[in-house]
Amino acid sequence: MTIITRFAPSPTGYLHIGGARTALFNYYFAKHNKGKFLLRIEDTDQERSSQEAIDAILESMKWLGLNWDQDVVFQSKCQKRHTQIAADLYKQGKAYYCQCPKEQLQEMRETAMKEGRQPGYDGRCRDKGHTTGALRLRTPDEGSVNIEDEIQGKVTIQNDHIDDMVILRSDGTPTYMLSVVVDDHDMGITHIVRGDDHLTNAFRQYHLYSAMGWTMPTMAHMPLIHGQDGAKLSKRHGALGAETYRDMGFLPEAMRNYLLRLGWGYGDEEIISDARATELFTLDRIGKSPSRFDLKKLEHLNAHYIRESDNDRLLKMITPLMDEKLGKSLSDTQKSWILQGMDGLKQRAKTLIELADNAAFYAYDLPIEIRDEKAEKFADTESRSIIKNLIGDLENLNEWTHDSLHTVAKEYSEKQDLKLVKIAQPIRVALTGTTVSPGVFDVLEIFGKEESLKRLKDFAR
RNA sequence: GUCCCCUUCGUCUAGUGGCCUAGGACACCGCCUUCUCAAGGCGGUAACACGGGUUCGACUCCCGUAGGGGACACCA
Repeated sequence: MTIITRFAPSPTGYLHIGGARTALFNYYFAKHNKGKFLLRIEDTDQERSSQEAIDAILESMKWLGLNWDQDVVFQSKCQKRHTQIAADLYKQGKAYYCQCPKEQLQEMRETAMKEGRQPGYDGRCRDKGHTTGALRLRTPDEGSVNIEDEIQGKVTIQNDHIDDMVILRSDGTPTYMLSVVVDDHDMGITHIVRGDDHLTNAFRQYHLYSAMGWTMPTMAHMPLIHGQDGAKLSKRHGALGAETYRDMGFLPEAMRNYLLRLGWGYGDEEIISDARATELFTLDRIGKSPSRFDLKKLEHLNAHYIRESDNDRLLKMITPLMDEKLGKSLSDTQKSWILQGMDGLKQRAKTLIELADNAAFYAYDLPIEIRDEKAEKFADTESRSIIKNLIGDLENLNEWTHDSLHTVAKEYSEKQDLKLVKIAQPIRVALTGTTVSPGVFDVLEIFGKEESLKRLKDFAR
């Protein structure tokens, strides 16, 4: 049997981090089983759905590399089928119309709660024979439902805790409960992997499956991601959109690795490639307790993937960031400096933003602005005179390489009985305007004799 | 309130009755390396919520307690 999973977001906003993880788990699970991963947009609520949200979700999915199989299914386009199913259920007497007004339903819930009962509809319209109103599914009052959940294990709920749910609103439109079940069935979904906030829905949906005579897909309800306060992460509760992380300078592969490890583990493995994840991902390794989002760990992973990343790719990614930051376009020379310096830059950045910031000095114009107080300390008269004295030696240098430059500085320091720092730091400040950068001799070599002396002379004057 | 679920270092987790004096990773601290900052190497602080069972033996199984979370719409 081909395993088919789906991710089914409702387009009421961006793709938040919890949704992204759900999609990722579905994706890896499908890939692991050489199955299919489908995408369905649950846009039945026309009021709350928007094209912008759909676009944002699709874009985030693509950015994360969560490539779905086949065409996107739009739930709104399946409405006819949903109402047809509802009509069949009504004809078979498995559903009935209810005309209770909203206030009355509200009252029912409140009194039930007050009396310590499970709140819900009491089924009073079951045999009234209405032919209009909201269509409700007749569910059994006795017995219980068992679900063998791949993550939660065996979960049982008594049927008297499940009320007759509405499957068709009084305006004739299908509800989510109906639509998911029909669509999942029609799409041939074999495994539903979703947040455990849907766990109780599974039981209600079970009754729909059985009313239709369909077999329910295998269920897997994964624990949610919590915020720092321990409460469910949601759009209005600290969950950021995937594109926010992109804008913060995170790499999609870092994102995937981090999200994968949030709630899933395989021994001591931390750095897990896509191929490895596909090879290893099984549902039984998903933990049962909720986890919290930890930005520090994401940053650590991101730094790792930046270091592993190809220099050309990194340059391409930071170029627009730098153009914006500097208010000008990078010249070809500057790009080539940055590219040559990338090995030194990329091991010092946790995000692409940092990488762009750290690379900026390659594109500075003269005079180099002293950026901070620490740098000021190495821009005093003593430092400037050291540089002035050094310039002579450098001008006579034929071979402009890291090693030869290092030698010149070292010999000078020994001659003057100075620590190398006393020379290296002023050079760094002259070149970059700060006290933090990749190795100065590397930077000197990359700039070449001409640019280096230009910056040093300007500093020493 | 009712039902369901959860509980190992601050965080993510390994652990499926003896391998656990509880392992790894992030964060934190120290040392080494060193032209700065990183990276890297070495080391350190730090956890089985609690109480009962079961068992020769429990982080692992059972039952309670406490704490946390989720769900209870003509939203999805």
